[in-house]
Formats: sequence, structure tokens, C-alpha cells
Amino acid sequence: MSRPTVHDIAKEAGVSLATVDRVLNARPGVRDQTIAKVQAAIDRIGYVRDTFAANLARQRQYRFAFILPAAPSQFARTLKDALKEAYASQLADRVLLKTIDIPTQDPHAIVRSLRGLNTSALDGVAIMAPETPQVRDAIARLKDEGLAVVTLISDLPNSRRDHFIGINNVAAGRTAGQLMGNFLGPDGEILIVSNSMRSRDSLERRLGFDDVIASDFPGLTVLPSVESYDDPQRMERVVGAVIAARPALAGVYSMGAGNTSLLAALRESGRLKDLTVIAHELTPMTRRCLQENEIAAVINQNVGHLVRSSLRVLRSICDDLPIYESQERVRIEIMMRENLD
Amino acid sequence: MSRPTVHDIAKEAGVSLATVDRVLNARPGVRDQTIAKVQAAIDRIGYVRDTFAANLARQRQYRFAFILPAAPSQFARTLKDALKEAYASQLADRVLLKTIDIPTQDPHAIVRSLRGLNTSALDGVAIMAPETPQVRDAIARLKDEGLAVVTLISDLPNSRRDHFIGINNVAAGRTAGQLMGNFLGPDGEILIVSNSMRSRDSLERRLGFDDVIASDFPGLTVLPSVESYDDPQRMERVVGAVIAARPALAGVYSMGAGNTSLLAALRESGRLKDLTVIAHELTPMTRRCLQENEIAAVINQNVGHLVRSSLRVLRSICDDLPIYESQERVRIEIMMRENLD
DNA sequence: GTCGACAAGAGGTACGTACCTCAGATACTC
DNA sequence: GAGTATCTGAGGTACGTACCTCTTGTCGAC
Repeated sequence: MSRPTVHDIAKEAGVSLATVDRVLNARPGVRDQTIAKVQAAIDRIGYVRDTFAANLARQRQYRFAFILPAAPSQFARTLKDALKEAYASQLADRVLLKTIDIPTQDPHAIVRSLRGLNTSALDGVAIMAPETPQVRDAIARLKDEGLAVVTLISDLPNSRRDHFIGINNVAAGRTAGQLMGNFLGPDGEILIVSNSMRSRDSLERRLGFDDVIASDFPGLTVLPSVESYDDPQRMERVVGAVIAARPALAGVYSMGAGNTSLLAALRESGRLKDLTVIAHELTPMTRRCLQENEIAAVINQNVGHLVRSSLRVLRSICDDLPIYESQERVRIEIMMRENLD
Repeated sequence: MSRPTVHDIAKEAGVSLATVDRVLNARPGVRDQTIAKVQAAIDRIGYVRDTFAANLARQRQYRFAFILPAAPSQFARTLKDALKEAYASQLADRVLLKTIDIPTQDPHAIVRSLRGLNTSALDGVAIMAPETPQVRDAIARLKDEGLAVVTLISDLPNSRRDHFIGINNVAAGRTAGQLMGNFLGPDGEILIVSNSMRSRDSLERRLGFDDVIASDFPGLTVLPSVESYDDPQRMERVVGAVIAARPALAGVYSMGAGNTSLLAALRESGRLKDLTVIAHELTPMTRRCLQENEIAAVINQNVGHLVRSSLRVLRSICDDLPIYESQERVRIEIMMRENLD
């Protein structure tokens, strides 16, 4: 009653174990006709390779690298913590993990880092990087070298990456828009804050947000995006200016990093209590703001899930196994004060 | 540089492989002093047992049963689909799964089912059942027979179950309350609908909901719970009566199964468009209602996660391994139209 | 001092798979 | 029909662990 083994295939196909092995591992020296016979037997008895026994025999090690922004944002730190935890857990069986920091703001430095990778010492990489032609080329090179490549959080859809692990950012923006519209009254103005509109995730979020507000909440006005470029001073200055100039301001949507300085600026203005703030990514900071009702909702993607999913997907790609989409789909979580676990 | 094996322990402790094996598997015939020596060696070199190799050698099969309500609710069906999927996936390695239906409404029948289990053919069970002293006793018996026991969705906190897999229902109710409060205007009445207030999850949800409304939204009035007892006719009748009698009704919170008949009754009344409906559990039906703006939000627990988590936890209990809480915590998901994946 | 009980060692086989070698069979070429 | 290239079979070892048997060592009791 237990699952069939290679021996069963051999018996069923009327060939020897060695031949089954050659077919299974795509080794040469088997006639097409025999291959077909073995394949038929495999299908008939429903054989599935025992990956763990195979890895044991093969002494397989999966060597993966996570390529992440060096910028010390709260979100990046949360992500790295999740990586450490995954590493410690049994999930990391036969997995060697490495984290590589890249300077996000300089596209050339990113490409230099990617080119500097010792690809022969790696089986796969997970990359979180902004979208530039150079990065796409670098990924093509990694694929040429036979690595598994997944993009993390922000996708590079026209690159040769195998898979994207992260949320649909248009839908995330739409969700923020729907929440904002439901929370606010019939009219008012909404400030949009972003770290940089050059990154794909911010663009997509803005797109989704605007779309929902325009179609479902026509009384609300969305102001142009304000960018902070990783600069707290700049954030406080520009946000302060908008608040002072906009008495009808009712909501603030923060699409990326920089929530600490944004909230500082809002507190400074004295209008925080009257504003509905929606931000992205649950960090110790945004969690505290939720608890104290300074932020109404946080759109989140679970970092633990992101990391575990990346590892599973990278392994599946390396082993040429199917990916269970329903398990790997990263959900757009709405976090409010009461469901902070 | 690869991970240490039993051989390394033997070398490090200066004993033979057989002795290491006896210590690792708690077999008799080793002096306390030698046990300590081996333990010290294990700690020093940081040995972790390779569970997969161990299971391979031991020809281990995990035999688990899921004990679920027989009632053909949409949620139960979703759960069973998730089970099938998990079974098909590689997660189910060395796991034999069985589903056992129990009639939820009859406590004695439940206990009869539990007593009828062939415990010698099982290693663990996941149970979703209402809370009665008889069920608690039945679980104690399962534990006496050496099974791993987890409770699913609705906890039995004073039983001898090993673990609970599901959301914190008080927090789920609070979340629903917070959403409802934010969505509604400053005043209005809220109807609470439940399948049966005898089940623990409904009670806890109501508790959390009332608490948040009372403290944060004092202008809102929560009406007494209306129960449907799995009876669509009864649902339509009682809900229709409340709607007719309450012109100030602004919100409906549905805490359990029966959303199909509830929504039918609301549509019938002609007031659905003016009501803010919050329900539990994402099913094909509630999903459609979200898309058509008939339901404002659904509080959900991901069934795929529930099932996978149950399997991982049951295995960990069987193998006496630690449970990774952060991975197993089931999140309270807020689903709205725009984040329906 | 010899016995028995217990502790520890040495060595084996097995699990399902990978990968190797060598021998034997079959098909193809001239 | 001999030679050669290609295919297939048989058998082995290995991976890390479990579990078995048989032997040797040690200790204390009588």
C-alpha cells in the first residue's frame, strides 16, 4: 500500500533498475522506445520520486543567495530577521543561505554586485531590486549560468526570472484605495507619499489607488505624489508644506519606506488625529502606530511567508518540480489594530 | 562544512555508534554518565537529527485523521478541498490522511464517532468540534492512547489537546467590530447573526465585537444575536422580522455559517444596498458577494494554511520536535473586494 | 573468584535513490 | 558474418539514520 519505488517501475516496465535510473535522471544510453516503456510504467503505477531520499543519496546542498537592499529600512530589517529564522528552522534542511546587500539607489552598483556573484557556488538567487535594463541583463546572465532566479516583492516582469514572489501591487493599491474611501467621509483630499516613484511597486500601487478612488469615491481628490528619496529631512519639509497648504486634507497614503519620518511630520503638524493614514508593511514602528490609532490600516505582505515561499520555489525550480501556486501566492493582508495577531 | 552526523557525535564523545543511537532514541542500556557525555558532544557540535533520513530508515508513516462536521456547509467543503490539495502535494510525504465526518448537532454522536476510532491505526487527529464535557473526555482518551491531538478552528482549551490551529476568535470579533465601526456613520443599529451561540467561536466573536463597539463607537447599538440552527427557512424568517422592525438598522455581522440564506433574506427585504454586511470565511459564495459589493468585508482564516499547519504541527508532536509558532500562527485576514487575491 | 547483570562496542542490514562499473545483448555497417 | 556502436542488465557502494545481534568489558554481590 505504500508508494511505489524505482524497483516497482523496473518490475512494471520489465527492465532493470539501471535502465529506470537512466531514464529518471535523463542519462544517455537508452533507446527512445525503452524510455517510452519506462515512462508508461511510471504513469501507470503513479510513481513520484522521493525527493528526500534522492537528496540524501546525491548529497545535495541547495546554495541560495538573497540579494537585498543595503538601506537600513525597518522593512529590510524585518525581512532579514525572517531569513535568519527560516535558516534556523528545519525548512533550511540542506539549504545554505547567504545574504548579499546591494546599494539600491545606484543602478550601476547593483549590476556590479550581480556580476560579481560566484555563480558556480550558487544554485539560485532571490532578488529584490528596482527595474532597470541593466538589472534585467544581469538576470539573463544568471539564467545563462543555470541558476534559479526569483524576484522578491518588486517584480521584473520582462526579465528571464523564473518566478515572482510578492503581492500584486496594483491590487494592493486598489485595496488601500477601497479602505481609504470607506474610512473617509464623502469628500476630502488625499496625500500620497512615496520613497521614489521610480520603483515599480510604487507606480503600480498608485495606479490601483487612483483607479478605485476615481471610480468608487468621486468626491475624494488625490493629490500628486510626494517623494522622500530616503531622506527624512526632505520628508518632513515636503509633507509639512502640503499639510499647511491643504486644510481639506483628510487622508494620507504612504506607499513605501519612510513611515517614521512621515509620522513625525504629521505629529508635528498637529493634524494627525484628524487624518486617516494608511501605510504599507508591518514593522515594529507601524505596529505601534496601529495600536495607538495613529495609523488606521497597514497593507502588509507577510515576510515569513515571503522567505519560506522563496525557498520552496527556488528548490522546486532546481529540482524541476511543479510549484504549488495556491501555497505560494502571497496574500495582501489588511492589518488593523485589532487583528495584529 | 556539512552538518554533523551520528558518526561525528560518536567520534566527539569517544563512544561507539551504537551507544549514540541508544542515547538518541532513548533506548535502555546506557549509564547516566555516558548519556551526559553524548549529550555534551551533541551540544558541542550542534547536531540536529536528519528527520528525513530517520523516517526513511524507520519506514515511518504518519497516519492522521481529520474529524470534521458532516454538515455540507460551504466552509466545510472549502476545508475538505484544501485537505485534498495538501494530500496531493509533496507535503503529504509519508502522510496518510483520512477524513471522518461527524454530525455536529448531536454531541452524543460525536463522542460515539470518537470512541469508535481505531487508535492503533492512527498517529494523530485534528478535530473540529463544539465544546462539551464529553468531547473533552474523548480527547483525553485519545491522548491516553498516545495520539497527537490538535483542535481546529474552534478550540477546546481545557481539554488535553496538544495544540490549537485557528484564529483567536475574540480578536476576530474585535476586528469585525473595528471595521464595522469605521464603515458605519456615527449611529445606527447592528444585527448579529449566528448559526448557534452554543459554539465557542461564535461566543468569543460576539464578545470581541461588543467590546470594541462599546468602547470605540458608543453611538452604535448592537442588537441581540439571532440564531439560525442550520435552518435556511428559520434564517429568512427571523432576519426578515428584525429588518422590518428596525428602520435604523445599518449593519449586519454574520458570525458563522448560513451566509447564503442570510444574504437571500437581506436581498428580499430590499434594504441590502443600504446595509454594511461583514461575514466570516471566504467561500465561493462570500467571494461573489464581495465582488458585487453586497458584503463589505469578510473575516477569513486561510484554509490551506490551516490544513498545512495542522499537518506540520501533528508531525512535530509525533516526532517530539519544537513547533515554529511564527509559522503556525493563523492570521485573521480581512478580505475586501480589492484584495481577493 | 565466579556469576550475573548491565554497559558499551563492533558490525551488520535496511530504507529509496544516485551513480558507478563491467558484462552481455542487440542493432547497424561494410 | 565479422566488427563496432549502442543499449541493457546485474551488481555494487554510498547517503544518514534505525534497529538488530553478538561480543566484550565492568562492576558489585555472594
